[in-house]
Amino acid sequence: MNDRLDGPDNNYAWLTEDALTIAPRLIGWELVSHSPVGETGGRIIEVEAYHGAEDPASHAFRGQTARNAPMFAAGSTIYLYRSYGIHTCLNIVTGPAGEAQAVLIRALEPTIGLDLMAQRRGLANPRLLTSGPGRLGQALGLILAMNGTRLGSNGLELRPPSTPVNTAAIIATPRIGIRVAVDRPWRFCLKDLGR
DNA sequence: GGAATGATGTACT
DNA sequence: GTACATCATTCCG
Repeated sequence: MNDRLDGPDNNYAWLTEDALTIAPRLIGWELVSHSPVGETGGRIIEVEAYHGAEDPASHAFRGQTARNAPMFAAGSTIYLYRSYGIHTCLNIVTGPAGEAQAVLIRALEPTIGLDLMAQRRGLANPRLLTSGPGRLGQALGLILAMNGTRLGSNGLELRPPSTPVNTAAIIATPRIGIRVAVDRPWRFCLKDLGR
């Protein structure tokens, strides 16, 4: 694989900051997935922060295992896990190595390769292409073989917002689909999302 | 419209 | 065996 990490135009060093700082800042960035059959991607509109040992809802709460090991790597590492035996969900690890912080990418607004995403999903409805961590993983063609690799070296790329993001439109709410630590408003999404 | 349910890998009791 | 950072489908009102 490509061992070269952050080049001048491909610098992900800022991802070693805290997950709670980075999560809202990722809203509006474009996530792009390159593959032999084409390019797919979209604008990030919903994320959740998970915070290692302090966070009962985090996969890393009970320490390191074979599955969650990539979470313990340094920021910009990718942590992919299989959810409910079926779905492949994408996290961007943040913070310094060992802290096991990550940001779960929950939804995109589809922008690139809509046809290919619809084909991978087996559904054409644009609303259902990338709205949800499982859907998004399938639409982008994410596979567990990419687990533990780093942004920029694995076909995944993060592009800054093309137009400035209205930070006032980003709201924090409780995270979805968990039973513990539901009091922590660590889900960030765009206000005008409906949902 | 909403509730219930099946699919099924990994981790934990 | 049970719980899950889910989703599509099926049933019910």
